[in-house]
Amino acid sequence: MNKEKNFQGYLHDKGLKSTRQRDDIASFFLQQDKHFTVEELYNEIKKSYPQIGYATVYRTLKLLMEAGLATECQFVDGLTRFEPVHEGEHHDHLVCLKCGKIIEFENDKIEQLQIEVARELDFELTNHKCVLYGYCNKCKE
Amino acid sequence: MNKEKNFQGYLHDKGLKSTRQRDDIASFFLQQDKHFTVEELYNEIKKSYPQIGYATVYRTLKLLMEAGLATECQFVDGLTRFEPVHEGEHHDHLVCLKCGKIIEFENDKIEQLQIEVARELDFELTNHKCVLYGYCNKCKE
DNA sequence: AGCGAATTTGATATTCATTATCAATACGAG
DNA sequence: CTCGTATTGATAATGAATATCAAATTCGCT
Repeated sequence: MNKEKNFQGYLHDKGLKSTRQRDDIASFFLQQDKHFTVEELYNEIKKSYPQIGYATVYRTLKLLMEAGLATECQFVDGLTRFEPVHEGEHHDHLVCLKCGKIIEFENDKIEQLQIEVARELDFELTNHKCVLYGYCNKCKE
Repeated sequence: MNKEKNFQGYLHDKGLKSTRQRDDIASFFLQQDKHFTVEELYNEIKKSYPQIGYATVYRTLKLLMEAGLATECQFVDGLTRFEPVHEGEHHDHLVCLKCGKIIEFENDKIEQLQIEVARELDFELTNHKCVLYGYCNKCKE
């Protein structure tokens, strides 16, 4: 698992320690392919490490973000969701306002245009978030 | 002011009342051309109506959203910002991660591509948000 | 113009996600 | 193995947003 190695490397470089809790959270989270609320992740980790505390989940997610291995998204409910970053890939989201379903999509042309916009406005772009809201095929009745 | 009329119309259609507070908030807010946090708006309204309460500002913003005259944006700090919707126009945001500056931009090609993406995935699109993060010309050193 | 039912206001309490605190514990360099 | 330091987890604290409720305001109606 390359990404887990990255995380270990990040910890080491920063003089931080590798712990059972961090390793469990990272190895589970980084293998996933979807978003998690903190609560969802907490419940998953509890299965392999029942003593885990909420604070540790929050803290580890923050570390994963700093290491560039996780991103944060805010959709329609107030909840913050986290998802693992998969190398070289970037996707955006389509959110159904009725059923809450979240679909991912990738569009290189949009990515490219965003880079151009940033260059025109003299910004050094680091990342972006693009969310489309609407009604999915089932909910648009 | 067309939009203020729209707001009056919205209130009336819903059987809601027009009040000094709502009118003050709407007429100030809808004439602006930038985002406001609730606190910023509260402080502005206080100038013309010192007795205004926070709850009323929250409630009126919610009404303006329902009426389609305001949108909500979440950038980098945890704060929710609101901005007036100007007819026919849509813009997205570029946020400097260092100084927090927020620049607006408009790009029809991106808009167009988003519509296509939604159509391909069989979504009925209502709106979208696109935020680019990076460093502005001053902060990229 | 004024009445009265119904809505609105604003002060305050409450909720809920996230962060801070801190004593006890675990890590890992030497 | 030891010891200094980082980490954990239970809990308290924070802060934005919402709910509550008595008092005030609005507006259709006479």
